[in-house]
Amino acid sequence: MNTELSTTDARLPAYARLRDTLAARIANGEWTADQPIPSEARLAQEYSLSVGTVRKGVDGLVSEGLLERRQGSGTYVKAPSFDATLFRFFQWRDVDGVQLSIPSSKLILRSLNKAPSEAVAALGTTDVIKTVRLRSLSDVPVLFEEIYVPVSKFSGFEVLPEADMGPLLYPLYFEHFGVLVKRATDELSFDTASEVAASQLCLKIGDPIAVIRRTAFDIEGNPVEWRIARGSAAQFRYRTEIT
Amino acid sequence: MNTELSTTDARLPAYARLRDTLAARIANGEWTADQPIPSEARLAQEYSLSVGTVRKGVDGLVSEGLLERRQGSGTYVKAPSFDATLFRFFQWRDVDGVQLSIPSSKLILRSLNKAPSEAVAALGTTDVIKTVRLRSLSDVPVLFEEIYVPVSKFSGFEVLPEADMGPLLYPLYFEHFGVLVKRATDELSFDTASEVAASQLCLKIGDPIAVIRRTAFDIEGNPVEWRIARGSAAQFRYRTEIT
DNA sequence: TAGTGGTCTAGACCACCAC
DNA sequence: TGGTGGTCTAGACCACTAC
Repeated sequence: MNTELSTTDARLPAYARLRDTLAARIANGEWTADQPIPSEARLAQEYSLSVGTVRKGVDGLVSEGLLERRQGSGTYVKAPSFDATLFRFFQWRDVDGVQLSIPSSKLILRSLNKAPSEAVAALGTTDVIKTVRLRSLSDVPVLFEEIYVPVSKFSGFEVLPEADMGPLLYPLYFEHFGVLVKRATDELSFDTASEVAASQLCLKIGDPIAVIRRTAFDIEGNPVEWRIARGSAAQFRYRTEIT
Repeated sequence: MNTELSTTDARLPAYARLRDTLAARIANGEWTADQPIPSEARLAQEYSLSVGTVRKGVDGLVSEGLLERRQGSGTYVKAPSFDATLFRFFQWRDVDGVQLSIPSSKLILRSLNKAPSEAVAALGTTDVIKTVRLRSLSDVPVLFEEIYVPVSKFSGFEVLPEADMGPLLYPLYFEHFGVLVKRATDELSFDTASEVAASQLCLKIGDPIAVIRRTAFDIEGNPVEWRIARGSAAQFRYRTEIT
């Protein structure tokens, strides 16, 4: 058994090194979702720390959402909450604000590609894999997406069987490439439909459309995805929480 | 000196009662912004707690953004970050994404009023004060706002001298009514300009406009403001962070 | 009942800041 | 140099969970 506080910068306090060590063990799949990690007392013994220090380290991962405490039972690896706001891209609502289901997805294109300038600016590389999809609710196309991910982090994504791709990409990023999307920036604006967008979305050229540009970041703050999505402005609702 | 852990539910753990007690003392203005609160050792003595428990209580207020630690110096009451995302309503950017300044504000109407149905749904009362303003950048009108606040929390707001009202309302809510806006929900959609909106924003009737509906909540989670704002969709940019 | 996390104590030493 | 927050220890007792 490895009882060392590892690789991370030795100048960091013990609780931070424990936190990073545990994060690595989680990332390595040592404990899978809904499995308890060793008890705090056990970890304290393993790493020769006091329970208080272990608690502080675990606290960090709990507040990051990687772990979940259950009193009297244990501390569990949390299944990434891909159903949270972040992972919905945005929530389609009907005009009364009722939450609708996650749109289904139809893959239109996926290939190695040169990134457009905006994607280069966001990702810092021109070597990307481009994905184009059309998302629909009840067979009505609502959202036309172009998605760019860097080849360096997503090698092989372009040949991943289509069957493995559900409507949500972020769980897939995590399961296949170990990339955990932690944060994103959305920018909304307004435009009129180009010929391509109009034909995909069953609109007329020049119809008003909403445009969402998103840059997604992993847990270390590196950009891992840039996407631009377009939908008819008419039924568009974007909801966000500010704190 | 009051050395009691106060009013709050005695079943709560000590650190939570200390946290609430300190929050109350801050709200009472006992320590103003950029003033240090007593040291952790002093608080431990005052309330007959150990330093560790005091730290945990203070931690809560730090993570809520009410306090700020400065190592070697003390723990300070943080001036509410009214320049943060929340307090900008939304950020106007030019087409290159450059951050522009806070729009100036022209008051059009302010009066006791019956709330429209959407505001009632958000605020839970029909007794409100309605404010209508037009916000401009470089004398160009960009945003037409209707704002509703409950009379119960904002008694006298309708007669507050106009000179006291800057472009940002949330600092004013805090200074005059003790209401600290902590969280908000924005919902964006697109529409076309009505006659009123068009005339205020120098648009033509039917021009595309962006609509933002916001509900703001105080620190206890009570809704304290509902507003609806409209601006030309053409230059519209809304940026948000998702975590 | 045994084991877990939740709370709390009473210290210790360190890094940093202001005087 | 004295006081502050930052880290860490080695315990204690409690509430809760699972068996």
